[in-house]
Amino acid sequence: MAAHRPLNRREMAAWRAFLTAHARVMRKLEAELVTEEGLSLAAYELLAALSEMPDRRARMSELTSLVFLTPSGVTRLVDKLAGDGFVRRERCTGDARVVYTVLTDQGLTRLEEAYLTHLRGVREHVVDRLGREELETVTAAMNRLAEICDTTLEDTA
Amino acid sequence: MAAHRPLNRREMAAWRAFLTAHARVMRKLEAELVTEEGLSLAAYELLAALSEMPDRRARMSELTSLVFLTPSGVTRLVDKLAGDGFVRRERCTGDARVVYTVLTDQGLTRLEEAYLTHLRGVREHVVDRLGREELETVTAAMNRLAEICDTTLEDTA
DNA sequence: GCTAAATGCTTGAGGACGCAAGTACATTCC
DNA sequence: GGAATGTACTTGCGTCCTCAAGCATTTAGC
Repeated sequence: MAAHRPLNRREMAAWRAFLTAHARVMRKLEAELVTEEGLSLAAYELLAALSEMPDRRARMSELTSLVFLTPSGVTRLVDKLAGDGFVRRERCTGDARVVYTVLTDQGLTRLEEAYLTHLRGVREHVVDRLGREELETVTAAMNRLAEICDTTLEDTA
Repeated sequence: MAAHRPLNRREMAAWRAFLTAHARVMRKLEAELVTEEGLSLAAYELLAALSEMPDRRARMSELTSLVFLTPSGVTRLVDKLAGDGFVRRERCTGDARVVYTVLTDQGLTRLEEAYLTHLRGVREHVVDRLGREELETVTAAMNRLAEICDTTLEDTA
């Protein structure tokens, strides 16, 4: 299945559409969230991830897989959010290497304020633009891309 | 159509899948291109865009819409690529404000070398993972997202 | 034709992020 | 039980990118 065959028109269109859609949607959502709520998308995602964890807490390594950052990125983002009082670090009693990040009440409030803005953005720019069938197909396709890149990463890394 | 209704499971799955797929695919492609060819994805995209323009040249403002960067990002990327000799600036005789960026022979060679790596990556991690039907549906969906965010941008900006 | 506004690009300043190296702790294996 | 290895996070450094402001040039309005 000649892996070197150039992309045909259809394939090229799909690839470009994927890139363009992501770039535009993310820029828009980020801009809205920053101007209306003073929160970056990454910060929002991190707070949201914490809010759904038991005890509103998670280890750094857990956050790494939920937010789309490397470990060092998570460390710095948590630094920043801790400085804002939205999050607090706690050492793990069992294993002194691990650090828990806990969502503070202030952080939860902040998240709740930002939630509506973000929800509206995601609905308006993404979810509500897709029909039921499309939603299913896109989800299946995207999940396949994510899975495969995941396993391939292990090979290379 | 209550814009404030929380995302249901299906909608949330689609949104997360989109984010995850993009993050993983891009990281993988970028890593492959950088380690195997010493070229960032942005640099590749810019060279590729130029190679398809008449006379292998384009104005900065044209590049801005093709690559996914702001004007200042394009200026800096072109600076870098010009330093590497892959690209050359030329002033426009008609309008002294505009600057053309021209792909040099060296740049074309570099692009041709990187092409196979990039093509293989896009096939392996994206295009060849999707069936014909999926490809069509995804393209349609992504184009709709891109269009809409485009028009909405004008409203806000 | 001269000022005012618009256009096209660049620059300065600052922030975000990744990689690779570093630190601290835990576990494994003689 | 002590060295070697592994794990969890952090830090130093460099890169890239954006926003806002700045130039230079062109176009519009009068």
